[in-house]
Amino acid sequence: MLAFVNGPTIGRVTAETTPPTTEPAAAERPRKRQARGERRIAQLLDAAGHVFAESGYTATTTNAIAARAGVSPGSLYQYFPNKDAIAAALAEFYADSLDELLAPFAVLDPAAVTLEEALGGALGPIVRFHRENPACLALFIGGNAPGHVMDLQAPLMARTHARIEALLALYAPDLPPARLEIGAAVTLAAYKGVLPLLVEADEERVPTLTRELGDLLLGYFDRLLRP
Amino acid sequence: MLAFVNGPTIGRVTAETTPPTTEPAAAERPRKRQARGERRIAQLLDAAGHVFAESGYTATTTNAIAARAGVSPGSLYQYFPNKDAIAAALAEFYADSLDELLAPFAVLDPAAVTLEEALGGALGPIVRFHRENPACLALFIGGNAPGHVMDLQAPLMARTHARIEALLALYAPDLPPARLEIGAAVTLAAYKGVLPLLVEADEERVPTLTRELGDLLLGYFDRLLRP
DNA sequence: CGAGATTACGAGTGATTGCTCGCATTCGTC
DNA sequence: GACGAATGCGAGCAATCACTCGTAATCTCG
Repeated sequence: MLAFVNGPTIGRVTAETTPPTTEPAAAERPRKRQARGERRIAQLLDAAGHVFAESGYTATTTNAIAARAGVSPGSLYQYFPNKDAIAAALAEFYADSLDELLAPFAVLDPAAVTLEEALGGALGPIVRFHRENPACLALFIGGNAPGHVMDLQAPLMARTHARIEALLALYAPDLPPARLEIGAAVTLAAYKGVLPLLVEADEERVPTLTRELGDLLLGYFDRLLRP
Repeated sequence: MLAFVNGPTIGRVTAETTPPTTEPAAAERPRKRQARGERRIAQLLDAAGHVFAESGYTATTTNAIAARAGVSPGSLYQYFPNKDAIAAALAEFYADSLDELLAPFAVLDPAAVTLEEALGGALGPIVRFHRENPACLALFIGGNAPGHVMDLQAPLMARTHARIEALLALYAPDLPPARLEIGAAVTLAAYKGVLPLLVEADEERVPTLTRELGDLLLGYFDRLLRP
C-alpha cells in the first residue's frame, strides 16, 4: 500500500506554461505549494487508488475519496479541479511507473537472452506492480470508466503495444509487418485478460499463475514464429 | 441488430413461484401479459443492449433506454422493477444463448475430432454472437458495472469454466486436477481478454483474428499438455 | 357494447453527487 | 510578531437520475 506516495511530480495538474509576456489576464499564477500540500496530494491519490479499485470510477464519489484521505471535500478540490483530474493524475503515475519498470527490457540481445528468459524476468515485476496498485487495472485496463477516462491510458497502451511488437521483431526478424502487428495486439489483449486473475489471486498462487501467463504467451509466440 | 427480439421468455422478471396455500398477502398475482407487452419488452431489451454497449452500465440512464425504445420512462417501469432487472434479463438471455451455442461441443470424441477442429468450430459462432450482442461483453465480461450486476453472469462463467475444464480433461486424461483447474482459468481469462479485439475489429479482420485467438489457446494447450 | 385489466404517458419527487464559497487556521518569510 | 499566501473546512447549491403516480388510451372477452 501507499505505493505511490512521494511519486514524481504527482498532482501537478494545472497547466505549467508560464506566459513570458506581461501578466496573465486572471487566475493563472503558478501557485506555490507547501510540503503539507504535497503530502495531502499523496494522501488523496492513495485514497483515490483504494476507492477506485473497490468501486470503479463512476461509482466512486469524490466525497468518499476525501473521507478516506481524512480530508474535507473542499480540500480535495483545492488540489484537483475535478474528478477526472484525479484519475488523470493516477494514470500519469501508473504510466510512468510501468515505463520505468519495463525500460530494462527495451534493449535485449536475442543471442544472449532467450524469449523465455526475457518474459520470465519482465512478468514478475509487472505482476507485483499490479497487485500493489489494483486501481490501475480497475480503472484503465478493465473496461470500466467513461471513454474520456479510458483515453488517459491510450498512450501507455500504444507504447506497450510498440514494445511488444519490437520484442517480437527482435526474435522473428522475417515476420511480415502485418502479422507482427496482429501478434502484438493479441499478446497485449491476452495479457490484459489474465492480469485480473493474478491481481485477485492469493499470494501463494502468484508464482504458479505468473508461470502460466508466461506459458500462454510463449505458446502463442511458438505458433506465431514457426508455422 | 435486434438479435434477441422474440428470445425465449425474456422479461419474465418477477418471481414465478405461485404459492399453493391460500392467497398471497398482496401484489403477487402472475400478471397476464398481452402481445403488445411482449413486444415492448423486446424493444426495451434491444434498446438497453445498445445503450449499455455504448455507455456502460452506470453511465446508462433508464430514461435513455426508454427514449431509445421510443417509450416513456413510466412504461419501462411497468415491465422492469428497476435498472438492475434490465441487466438481469439481458444476462439471462445471453447466458441461454451461449449455452445453446456451445451445447454441440459438450459431447466430443477425442479420437474423431482434434482439439484444433473443436476450437475452430466453436470460436466462429461465439465471436459472431459477441459481435451481434456487444452489450454482453460491455456489461458482464468487461469488468464494468457494480458487483451485484457482475454477479449476474457468475453462473455462466462457472459453467464456461467447467466446460473448458471438461474439454481439457478429455484431451489430456492424465493431467493432474489442480493443473486442469488452472489451465481452464487461464484459458478463460485469455479468451475474455481477446474478445474485445474481435468485437471492435472491422468485419474483414474477423477471420484472421479468430484464427489468431485459436492459435493463442492452442499454443497454450500445447504447453499445458506436453511439458 | 361494456366492464375490467393492461398498456402508455410524462411531469414530478426524493435522493445522490460533483463541486463551490465564505471563512477560519496554519505556514513561510521578514 | 506580523503579514500575505497557502491550507483546511463543511454546509450547501445545482444538476442528474432512478423511480412514482395520477390519468388516459387501448385491449380482451363475455
